[in-house]
Amino acid sequence: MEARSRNFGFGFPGYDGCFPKATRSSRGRGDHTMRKSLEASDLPKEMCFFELLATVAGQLLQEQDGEALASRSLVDLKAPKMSASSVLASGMRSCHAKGSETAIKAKEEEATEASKDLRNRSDKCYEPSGANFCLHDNSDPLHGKNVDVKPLEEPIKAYSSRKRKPSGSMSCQGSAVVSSINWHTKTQPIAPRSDQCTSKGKGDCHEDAIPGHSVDKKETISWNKQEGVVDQLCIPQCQEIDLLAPFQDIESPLLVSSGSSEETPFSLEPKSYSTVAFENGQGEVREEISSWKVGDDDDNSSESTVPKSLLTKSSSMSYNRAMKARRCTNSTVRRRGLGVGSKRKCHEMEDGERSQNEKSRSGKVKNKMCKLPFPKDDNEQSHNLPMGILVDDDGSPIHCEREKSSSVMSSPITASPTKQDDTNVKLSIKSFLVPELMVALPESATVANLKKAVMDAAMSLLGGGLCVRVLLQGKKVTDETESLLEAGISDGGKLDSLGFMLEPNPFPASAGVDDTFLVLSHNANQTSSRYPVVSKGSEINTGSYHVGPSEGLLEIDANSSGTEMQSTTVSPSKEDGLVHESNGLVIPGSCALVRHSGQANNSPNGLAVVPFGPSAGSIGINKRRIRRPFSVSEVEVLVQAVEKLGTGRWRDVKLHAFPQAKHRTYVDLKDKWKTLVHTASIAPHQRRGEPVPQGLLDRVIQAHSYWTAQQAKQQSMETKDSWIVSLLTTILTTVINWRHLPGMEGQQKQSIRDRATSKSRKRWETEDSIVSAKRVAL
DNA sequence: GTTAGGG
DNA sequence: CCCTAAC
Repeated sequence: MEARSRNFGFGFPGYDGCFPKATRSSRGRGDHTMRKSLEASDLPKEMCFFELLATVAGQLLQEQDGEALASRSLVDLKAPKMSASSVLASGMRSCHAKGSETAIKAKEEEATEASKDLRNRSDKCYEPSGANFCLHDNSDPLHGKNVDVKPLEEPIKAYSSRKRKPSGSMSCQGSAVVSSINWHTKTQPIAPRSDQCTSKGKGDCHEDAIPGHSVDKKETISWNKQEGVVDQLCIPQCQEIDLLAPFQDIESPLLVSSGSSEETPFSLEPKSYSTVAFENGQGEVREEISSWKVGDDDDNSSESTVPKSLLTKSSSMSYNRAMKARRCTNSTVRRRGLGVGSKRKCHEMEDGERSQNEKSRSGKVKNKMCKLPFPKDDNEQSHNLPMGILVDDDGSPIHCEREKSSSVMSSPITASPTKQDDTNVKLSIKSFLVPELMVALPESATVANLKKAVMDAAMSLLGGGLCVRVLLQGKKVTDETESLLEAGISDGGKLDSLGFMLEPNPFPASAGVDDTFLVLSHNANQTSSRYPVVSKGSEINTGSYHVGPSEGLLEIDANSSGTEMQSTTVSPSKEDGLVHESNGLVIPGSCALVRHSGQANNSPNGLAVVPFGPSAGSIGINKRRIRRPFSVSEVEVLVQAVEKLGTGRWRDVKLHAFPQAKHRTYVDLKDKWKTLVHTASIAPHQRRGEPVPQGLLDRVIQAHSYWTAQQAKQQSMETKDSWIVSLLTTILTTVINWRHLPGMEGQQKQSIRDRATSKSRKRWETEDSIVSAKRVAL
């Protein structure tokens, strides 16, 4: 509560003369005190005197409540103070103040039209609150068709596509269709996805027994009509996800055959693993797709080894370095595949955040998010893997030029503005890393053994099912109903801070896969017969296994926890010739212990796909959110909401004004209001950032003053309430004590009673005068 | 989970 | 925008 301001002003636009309900503090403590007082009044009934007091007290309290209720009843949030179009127009004026008059006019007309049309739109936010302001998403509400401020005199009926929780934002302005890449195992289909991943398009990816641990099995992964490329078992050096729409009904399987029939545990012939081909529905190899595989010349051939495909170059290098170091020092060596690179990258991102923003703003392409009304039907039999789709407004797919750079650790995700449209978010994923793996094997083991061990570890991981986690600025994006734009995954956002993390599927056999995860492969039943992954904190595998009959132990630490960002790194410590593992596994000290780590020490579980995060090369460290300055239109909406709801009800403000803007939390709104108040109080030349129209700032001042006054008033009332309660309690307590005072003369009792009464009355009167004085002051 | 406030 | 205390 900002009690500092005593500059009380009234009569700002939108102010309806009352505040809707008590502040949190009053709702909480006040009521609590009240309850206490009422409880305290639970006294012997034979005390007529007390009953009288209690009755009076009750009446007093009721009177108070009645006042409050009457006051609250005056609040009519549903009565629009400003029509949507007027809000829009006003916002536009401020937003496009520098634009031409005609442009403004056109926008206004468009907005008016749009507001008229609001109820007929199925992709608009359903706002049940009745507030007459609403910012649906983070798109500028004043931009064209994205009419975000709308009248809500009555709830806009949600259409079928909106039959989901209001938080889901599926607004799609264009006819864009998001296709998805569908994966499932033939033997064990992936549970139908229940989120936006499903689409009407049927694209099935058949995976004939992804070689979880069994290298003998042939793996056939297919997906349909994907434009993206998953290089080599989804661990590409350079992978670009492009999203195509609309769905076609052809199957364009990506074939990844693992044709190895090797039986020898430690002899891995990589060639036998990766046979990747893209086919269309007719079985023809799609040249187009292979042509996408630029930048991974070294790895995209069918001769690429699986380990190589599973480990990025850097991780492989670190792996090798680790081995090397191990030989030299005979100690555990940890390598972080992404350490330096990601660190540098992160710094670049931090430093370049603004420039990036500016770049994209000035940039040629302004993206507009298209989100598809994916059926949430769990019965949808296509197990879709949404990879996102880039489409034009007309739904035609966008083809982007593949970057020719083959730099492994270059910016893993790049925005590739290729078309003059406002629709698409184009991502290029350049590398994945496998999760942190730990392999322990005897020094006598051969390199082939090591390769095999790593292979099995990776396969075990894959066998358990992998999920894709989307990270933004190091933070997991958990709400999959968020649009890319809302999530900040747009050209306007920080695409270079976007990351993908593979992590073991926490629900490998579950039918209802967590919406948060995208299952890349799913053959949970395919447990390793020999070398399951030791996966800490994971439900996938928890055992440790011997490698071979007499080869010592192979331990693979997938370092995987389905959800925790916290590292579950098992740091094997050698003591007395033994390596104690946290699971209780004891590894003979003679084992060479190689820790393969694609991450920094406190890396999240699973594997980082993209190096990002500012420090330590860890994606888990950079938890700071992207700075997304409020636009003038957002400020407008915020101001209006606060005018209506007041300060101190930020959750309501959020729900009413920014229901769909996931990136605007009520804390953000509160902070923004704070800065707005501050901004309004300083000289214009001291202000920074996008200038807020003075008119808005004036409203901020007015609203702030008013609500501050209201809160002070409310507090006074509460204080008075508390004094009433205190008075009654004192009186009643005194009475009780008085009645039970043994051997006291009636005159003495009367004296005590008189004193108590007069004392209480004095306190009451004193407090009353204070309240009155405050009221006058207000 | 919300709110308020400092940083 | 983050963090924390208080509720």
